Amino acid sequence: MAPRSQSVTINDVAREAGVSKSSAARVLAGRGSSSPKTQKAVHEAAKRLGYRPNALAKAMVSGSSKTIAAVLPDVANPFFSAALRGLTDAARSAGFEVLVANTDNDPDVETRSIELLTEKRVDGFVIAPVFQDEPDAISRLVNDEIPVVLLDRRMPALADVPLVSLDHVGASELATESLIELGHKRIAIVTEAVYDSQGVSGFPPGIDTGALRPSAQRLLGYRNALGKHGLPLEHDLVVHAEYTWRSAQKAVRRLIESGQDFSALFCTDAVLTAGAYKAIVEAGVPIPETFSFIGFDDQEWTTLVSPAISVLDQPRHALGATAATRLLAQIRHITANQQDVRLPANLIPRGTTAPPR
Amino acid sequence: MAPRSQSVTINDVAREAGVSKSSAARVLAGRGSSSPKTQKAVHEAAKRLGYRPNALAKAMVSGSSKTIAAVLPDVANPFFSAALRGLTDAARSAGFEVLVANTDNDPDVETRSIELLTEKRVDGFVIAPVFQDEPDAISRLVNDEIPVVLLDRRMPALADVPLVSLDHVGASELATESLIELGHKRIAIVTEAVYDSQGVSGFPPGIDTGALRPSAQRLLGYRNALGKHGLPLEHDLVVHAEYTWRSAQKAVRRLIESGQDFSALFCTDAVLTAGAYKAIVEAGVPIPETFSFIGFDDQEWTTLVSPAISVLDQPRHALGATAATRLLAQIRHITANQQDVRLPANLIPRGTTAPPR
DNA sequence: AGACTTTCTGGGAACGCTCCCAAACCTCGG
DNA sequence: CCGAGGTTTGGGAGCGTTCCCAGAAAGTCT
Repeated sequence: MAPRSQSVTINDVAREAGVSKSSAARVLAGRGSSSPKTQKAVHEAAKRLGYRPNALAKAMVSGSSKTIAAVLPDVANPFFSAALRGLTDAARSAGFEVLVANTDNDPDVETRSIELLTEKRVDGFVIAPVFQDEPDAISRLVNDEIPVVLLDRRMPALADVPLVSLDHVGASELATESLIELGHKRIAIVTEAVYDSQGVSGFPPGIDTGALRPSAQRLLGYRNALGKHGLPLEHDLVVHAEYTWRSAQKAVRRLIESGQDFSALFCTDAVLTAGAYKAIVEAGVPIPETFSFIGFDDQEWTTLVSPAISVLDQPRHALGATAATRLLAQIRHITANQQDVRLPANLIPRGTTAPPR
Repeated sequence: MAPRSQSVTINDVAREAGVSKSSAARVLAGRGSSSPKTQKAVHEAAKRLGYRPNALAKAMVSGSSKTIAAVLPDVANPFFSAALRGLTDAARSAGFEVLVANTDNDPDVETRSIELLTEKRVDGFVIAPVFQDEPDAISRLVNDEIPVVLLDRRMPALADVPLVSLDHVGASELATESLIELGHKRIAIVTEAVYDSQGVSGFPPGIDTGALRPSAQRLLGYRNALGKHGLPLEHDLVVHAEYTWRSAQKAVRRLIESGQDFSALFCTDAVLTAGAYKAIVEAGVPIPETFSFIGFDDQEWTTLVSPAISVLDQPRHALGATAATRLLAQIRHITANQQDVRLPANLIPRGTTAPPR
């Protein structure tokens, strides 16, 4: 009824109800004690005036803005948009709002975003950090005791910041083993990880895998699975590609044309999967007849093509939701266990996997 | 150097610089006048203390939070995630942050989100509204003179709220005409629009197309194009589907099996395109030999399959960016022309369109 | 009925900032 | 060397809340 234009404050409500500001505040906040009469008067006044509390003022005194920040490389990327969705869902159900920022994997943008968001006094951050040696902005956050949860990746310098990510190693093992169990012995892998410099066989036993880039972890899982089954890791079957569609396409085309002997191909990332698939289609080799194929991420198109592609599905929504949940626990000072969380991938066998011929 | 933990305020800076709060505020804000000496002292003190302004307090007195809200059905949907990206890009470059909310096309969730965000005192809203007869929450916003820009869709009750959307009618015309120019005369269309109730031929000449649902507008464009070229609109070629993958798949399967005579198929939405494509693949009919095919939205997978699919590309990023730009203009009181903006679609001919045989 | 609890109420400070305004300080020309 | 006119400065109110605390009102028990 009352389309009061400019903001009506708690003072207006108090006046209208004929009580003091404090009393009005008390009943509106449902805290402290107040007589039934006062409560009624205040509630009615509030409704009559169309009172809407000012969250800014509230945040100002309470010190909590009921807002969390999501700092991601790119919300238009399906992985991050799904994670963001999970994040907002979890945040929302806890009464929090989320502020997003894209970094495009640019350290400066990341730093600037974090600063800006800090000024907005967000209660915490979920960050899928840009890879860099010295993530100062993030360290500063931790230093200032602002809750932070890392999503998907972490670098060595941030060893003690909790991480929520896919169990990259396990995921890769899962896919590789499923292929091995089908009888495959020569399994090729498409990876972004720089194979030469890190040397696949060069992962020391006790290494903190959490600090490796996801791509390296996935490569590691592949190696583990092979090793576990006594299969050799053939360097020629480790296909390196840049993190683009085209690069993967080219690399896989080369692999196919090289006449290498392999009976299965596993892609360690969604982007690489797309490129690899395109190369396969172009080459006109029938799959799974020629070789089996496992893609990464349950992208919509993988079920559209024929045969539908077998994939390793990443629980993207859950990753975001879990990150948010963890962050919220930290915010509530429930000195939550700062343990990392690694969610398992789910293998979805479809039409592109079969025993070798 | 100084990792001062809890917030250092402008008072701390003033004290450290040996000046008054007002002076410090003046130089920090770069407003008013101050002697070079004071400026130097204040800046140094600020740096030494690691001063970070409190945006909340600032917003509180200035009345502007430098934040805009994006209320979208689902950020995990590629269309909206791309639009959100455009939105944040535009906002960011104007010094604004964006708060996101998902509605899942639920009116109650939308209402609640808008209320919550209003309490947070966002400076404006970009909303892709849930379809409903009485979008009260949005009307209230407009009433309270909070800037709002609608994205992608609008309903009759919001006639005077500026809209940024695709030129749905023109897009559809473009696709249909391109098919006609190739020589096609019997063009089928897959649409979510309820054909019977609105009666394709039942769009009155002077109708406010902006208030129609996008699907209806796209259907209208199809009709227009046919009419313009003297082609009849055959009811049997208007294939209705629910807004799901499977529904479209079923509908197109039925169309193909029906033996209907048609030489081209146009899908009016990304989801429908996926379902239709799946039906085509399943049926094993070769395209464009059997019939030409135009999909909606330049989804990644449309270039992955073979032949690559010809599509009508929607400038999703630009839609979001334009919406944000418009909103910001409105926020700055540059009583911007409240005109709607309709961006054109771009036809990308690929391998699935050819002259009929 | 008086003393003592318990419940309820309103005043006022505080959160960190901006902005108004009057006081203090300069700089000059006469 | 004084005052006009300009620049620089600091005090203080105010933004809309919350919260502490002292005092008023109401209830309880000998």
